[in-house]
Amino acid sequence: MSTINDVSRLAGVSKATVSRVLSGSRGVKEASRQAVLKAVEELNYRPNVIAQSLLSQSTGCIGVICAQENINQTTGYLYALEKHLSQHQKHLLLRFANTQAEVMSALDELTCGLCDDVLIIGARFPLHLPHDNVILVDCAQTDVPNSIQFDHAFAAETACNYLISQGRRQIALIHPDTNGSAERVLHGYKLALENNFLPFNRSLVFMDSVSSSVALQELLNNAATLNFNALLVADEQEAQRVIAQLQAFNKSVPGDIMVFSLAGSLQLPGIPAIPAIEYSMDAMAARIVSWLTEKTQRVLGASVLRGDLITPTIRKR
Amino acid sequence: MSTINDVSRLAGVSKATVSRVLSGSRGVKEASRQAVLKAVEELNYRPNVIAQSLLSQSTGCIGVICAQENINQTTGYLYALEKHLSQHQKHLLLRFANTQAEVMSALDELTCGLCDDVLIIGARFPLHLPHDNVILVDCAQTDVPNSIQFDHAFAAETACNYLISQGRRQIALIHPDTNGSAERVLHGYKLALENNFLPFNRSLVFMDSVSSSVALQELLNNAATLNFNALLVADEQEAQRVIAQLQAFNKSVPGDIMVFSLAGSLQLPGIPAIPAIEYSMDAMAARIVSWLTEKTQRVLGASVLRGDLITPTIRKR
DNA sequence: CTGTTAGCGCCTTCAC
DNA sequence: GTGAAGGCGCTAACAG
Repeated sequence: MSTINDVSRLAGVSKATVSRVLSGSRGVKEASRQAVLKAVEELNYRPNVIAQSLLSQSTGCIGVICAQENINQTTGYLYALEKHLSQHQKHLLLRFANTQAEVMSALDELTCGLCDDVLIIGARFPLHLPHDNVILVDCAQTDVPNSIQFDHAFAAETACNYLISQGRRQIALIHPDTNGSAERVLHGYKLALENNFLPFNRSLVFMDSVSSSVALQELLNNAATLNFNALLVADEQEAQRVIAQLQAFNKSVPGDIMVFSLAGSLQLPGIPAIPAIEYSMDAMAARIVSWLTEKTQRVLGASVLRGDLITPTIRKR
Repeated sequence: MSTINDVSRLAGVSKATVSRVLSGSRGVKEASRQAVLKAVEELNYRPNVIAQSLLSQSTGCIGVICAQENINQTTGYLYALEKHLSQHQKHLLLRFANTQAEVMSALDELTCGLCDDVLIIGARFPLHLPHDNVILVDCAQTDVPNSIQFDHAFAAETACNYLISQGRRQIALIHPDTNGSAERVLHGYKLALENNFLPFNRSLVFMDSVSSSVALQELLNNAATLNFNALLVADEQEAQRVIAQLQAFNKSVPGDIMVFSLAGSLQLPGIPAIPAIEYSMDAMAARIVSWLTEKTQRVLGASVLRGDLITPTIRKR
């Protein structure tokens, strides 16, 4: 790869002039400008970004540490993030990490000058963060200067209101507390019931069961007395599992039981479309990138992102 | 962030000694070694990798440009790649690109000193590659020094042999030519039929239909005369679509028709498990990383990766 | 064993 | 307008 020295030599000017032409390029005689451009072309010269980084003390690289359990969900994050980042001349450096130790070591490796900032996505464990240029997205920890959380209470409330509007007043809820979000979900659930003057039935709620399939089993075993006709689950994966289980018991979806996913909808052939809350990855990415570019106006507490209600009739796009 | 100068000053030694302690650390008096280590600890000093990169002319960054149509497939690639790369102290810089122009511009941005090498994954269009440190994975173009292709002929042959062994002798094939791989698939298909002394029936093969759902429709319309009892499709997504379509026509899977995916198996609740060819992302990543680390022994033509036969009885793990 | 020097490629003063 | 010099943080070669 040719350097600025090669160009300056070939063009018969000094390095400074070459630099001037390629950056601000104001106050350079047209003749030497042309000479530089010609030499650049000839040598196929492109400034070394590493040398520029050393000088500017910033690389334009954003580290993204994915700590999510459900790997398939990361694709959405990554695609949206990369799209927004590259629009701002920033690069996305990807790491996967499954444990706290892995996250910390990844963080160490990325913050030695390589990355200007780091995002941690979906960590379900507490993190001790010495750095101030770390942003947490959908993580269990919320008491951090920069973090984005999904508004789980709002999602649950919206879900219940929708289900009730569809004539479903016996709403079961299965939501293992992977995230620390269960409490918020329950809050939204109760709030919606209250606002609709519906009683809260403890036996319809399963938040700490080891397996959600066992929870559904319990619901089905007591179906006669419980008489539930809607089921709130944590995400699309759960929804799919649950639908299969319901169908195995000859319960039709949504005829007998309407299944609602609190995160991500289900749009697969051969599986009934279900209502769901969907979080716009695009909105999230936009917010993050704006934090990254305008460092000043970061939030102090957690920033909250609300999801959209998607119903089988209101199809996406 | 503190620099090597801060450390040398605090430790009362020269920069060189600090550097020596932190790298080779041989031939340093124990006393000064301790002093350096103490200063490093105190200042929480870590060498700036960018400065090191400038000197060594390598960043340890590998650019990965994903040009796949099916975004969901990329997760597998990325996870396996990142795992292997980070084991070798290499970083994965991610870009998505949908068109030839986007790939080229991404390539430009990454090869200005930022990335040591670049991988392009799943590009379905021809690429003009001036760089010699670019590796193509599962791309349409094969006439490039470094590329990995999946052995589609082998996959189709294996698939047919398996289906025949299961008593399915009327094997339909739906495989739109997205990849330039259709020809190879057909070759493997024919080969297996030949070796099993079965006739080749042209009307069972659909490789250029606009929509594969139309192709299946044709097959179903002529089911009475064609009498097909197995169906080869390109990937798991297709398989899922096709299964739904078959079930809508009251064809049972695999009872009436055994569906086989030529790339990626289907392991979802509520959907019948099907036989498939699966490519080990891990094996692929390992091969790529070995190319990256031992630059000498690169292949000249395309390197070919064969997939594993996964059947519903031989479950993964 | 250790300090000094030079230079990786670039940009930014500061003189001319 | 333009060139020379200095320095970003680090390591390697060369002296001591």
